[in-house]
Amino acid sequence: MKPHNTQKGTAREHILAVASELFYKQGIRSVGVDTIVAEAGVAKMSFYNHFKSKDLLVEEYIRRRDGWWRNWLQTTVERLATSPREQALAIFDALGERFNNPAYRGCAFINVLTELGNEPEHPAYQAALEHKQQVLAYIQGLLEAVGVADPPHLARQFMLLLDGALVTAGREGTTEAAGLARQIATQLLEKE
Amino acid sequence: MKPHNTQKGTAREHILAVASELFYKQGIRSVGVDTIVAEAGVAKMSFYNHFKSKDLLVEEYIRRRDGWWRNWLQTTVERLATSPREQALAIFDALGERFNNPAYRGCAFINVLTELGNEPEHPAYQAALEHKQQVLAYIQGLLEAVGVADPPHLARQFMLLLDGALVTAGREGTTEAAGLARQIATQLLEKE
DNA sequence: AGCTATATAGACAGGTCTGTATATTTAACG
DNA sequence: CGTTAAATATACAGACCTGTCTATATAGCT
Repeated sequence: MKPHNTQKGTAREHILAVASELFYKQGIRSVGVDTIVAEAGVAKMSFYNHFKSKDLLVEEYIRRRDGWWRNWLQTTVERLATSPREQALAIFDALGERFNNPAYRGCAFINVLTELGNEPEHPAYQAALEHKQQVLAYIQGLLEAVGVADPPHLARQFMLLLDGALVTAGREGTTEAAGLARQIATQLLEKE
Repeated sequence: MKPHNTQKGTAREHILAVASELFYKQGIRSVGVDTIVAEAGVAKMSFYNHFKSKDLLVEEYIRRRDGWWRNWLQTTVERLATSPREQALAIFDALGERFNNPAYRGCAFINVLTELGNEPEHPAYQAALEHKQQVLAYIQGLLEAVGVADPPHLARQFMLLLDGALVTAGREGTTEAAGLARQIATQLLEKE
């Protein structure tokens, strides 16, 4: 939409940013290349000059969002809490902040896994799976710092709470799911 | 595929059954009318003679599955347990049986809500929302029979566990998520 | 047997999608 | 100023989609 800079790589970033917003808001199958180029204010050939195909653009959308999301989570957790135990619970406080955004439309990674459920060979499908693995690893690290008895097991339980909260919040459009999950997680930690 | 009976309504049921299987397996957007009629072994005009549009077929797919799913859940819960407390936990044992099916491809209702995320006015979208409300009401009824302090609140927590387990199992293709959720639910009930 | 309702195959209209081709204009730079 | 590289608008190919139309065939029923 904005006249993009002519600096090297700026147009590409602009297209990626516009596409990412559309993909998250409307779903990757509902957004066509024509819509992306129109919204980005570039010619179609410019798009295909920067991206080999729409599938690879979607993959990059997911990989970028993975990096952004996990960085956001870690940063927010460290901002909200200091002790390991409080940090583990702060995961759900972070979610609460996220759900507060009226533009929240569910978990982009779960959404892509669902939309691409019939083509798991799609590069974005694999990228989304890897994202969930990375988040699990991060949570497990937090729980190891807490010193719980079985970090891998509890991490999987936390991950289930996280996915449940993401889906619930996407459906209800409210922030309540974060509080529900946080209460449950608190009880799991108290049990230790 | 099978030559359908000529009894009144049988062809319609056959088409609906074939379409439902395809919709669940591949997603509603990936399955076109041509594929449905080819797989069902009927002519395209026969399809449109029985269904006004694909959108309404999808709605019926969801409403039928809602009825089937909740009946399955209630039946299975009553088969697995008798006391209210055990029945509430048996929800997750039932899930375990479901996840055992290699054809499990995630929660059909969550999948449709995601696939239709950009057109919430779609009749199937509303039907899927109503399904989740009905399941919540059923769980709340079970917890009221248990006699917990705050049935609506605990029911929402159980629902979050259920959705989390459905999503996790769909992603991992294993049955473990049911056990994880069940353990958490057990702790929530012990707390009472 | 003959009438009627329905099922059939297949073409087709009008729209969408991804990706490519072409021909023109713009911008950078020596 | 003049050359070169990149962005532009536009058209198009080929595939797919939903829904309609037509003309033929089949089945049940009296």
